[in-house]
Amino acid sequence: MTDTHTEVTPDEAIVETTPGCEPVRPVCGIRDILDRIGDTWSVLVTIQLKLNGPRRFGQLLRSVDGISQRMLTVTLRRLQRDGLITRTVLDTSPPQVEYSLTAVGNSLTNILKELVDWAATNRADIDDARRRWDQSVTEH
Amino acid sequence: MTDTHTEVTPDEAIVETTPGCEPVRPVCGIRDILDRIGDTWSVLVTIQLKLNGPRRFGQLLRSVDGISQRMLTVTLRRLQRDGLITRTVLDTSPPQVEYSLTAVGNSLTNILKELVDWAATNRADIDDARRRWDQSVTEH
DNA sequence: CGGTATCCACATTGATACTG
DNA sequence: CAGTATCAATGTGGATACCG
Repeated sequence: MTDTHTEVTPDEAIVETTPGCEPVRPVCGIRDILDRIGDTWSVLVTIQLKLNGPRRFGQLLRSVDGISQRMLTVTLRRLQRDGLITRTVLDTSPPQVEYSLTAVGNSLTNILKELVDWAATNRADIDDARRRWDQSVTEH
Repeated sequence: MTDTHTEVTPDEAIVETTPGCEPVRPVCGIRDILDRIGDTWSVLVTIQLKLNGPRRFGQLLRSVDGISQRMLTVTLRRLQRDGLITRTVLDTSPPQVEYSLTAVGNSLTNILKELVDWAATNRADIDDARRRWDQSVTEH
């Protein structure tokens, strides 16, 4: 046994035991949650809601720089589907729609905050590393 | 001022002030770091390296379930480019290649661990929410 | 105001085959 | 063993136009 390594599916390695998680199934399900973090706009929209509290569609459209109307809709639907935000139609005229974080959604924002802070802290190092890499590649 | 909201670019909202960050530039640069978290394999490969220490190409290929040879190569190059991992050619025959986390890479894994734990903790809730959503949609 | 619908360009990924 | 090259499929996001 010279070559010891955890020969398991990723998720079993990550969380000690995952009940009902078939080892056969590739990636085993954590990815589809990580995907929500990974897509272009979810994190930015979520953090807007954390920082500013409940927000209307148009407000989000203005405050999330660069997002299109379509992608805001798509992003909000995905977050809503996952139960991370709620959608409330206000009884105004014309009707307005307000989005808020759920408890689950809010619990995620704490980690996202760390992640964003990490990115801010290390962005100089990372940019340097990328420059060095790209340099050594173009020379090659 | 009845409609108060932070009318700023996302990154300015996230980290109080981002020196040298043009508000004009969409998303302003944190996204390209978040992208590394968001792609399909980076997190899983990184966590393998955290859990098992330095690892060879073939070992990673076996322990990251479902990854192809090509995508492992691509993922490792990206992580290397960002300075999150190092690549060491061992003086063996045939030559072997070992990948390890850098200090920066390791600092990221702590947050990733939280994220993965969060996903594991909330996966039931999220799956339920998704089922309810999909149900109410198909009924529509 | 808060969306949908359609179309399209581009990036990401996977399968397969080949290599030093 | 540790890759690279090529190609095809799929997904993601943006532009635009229209709607209740």
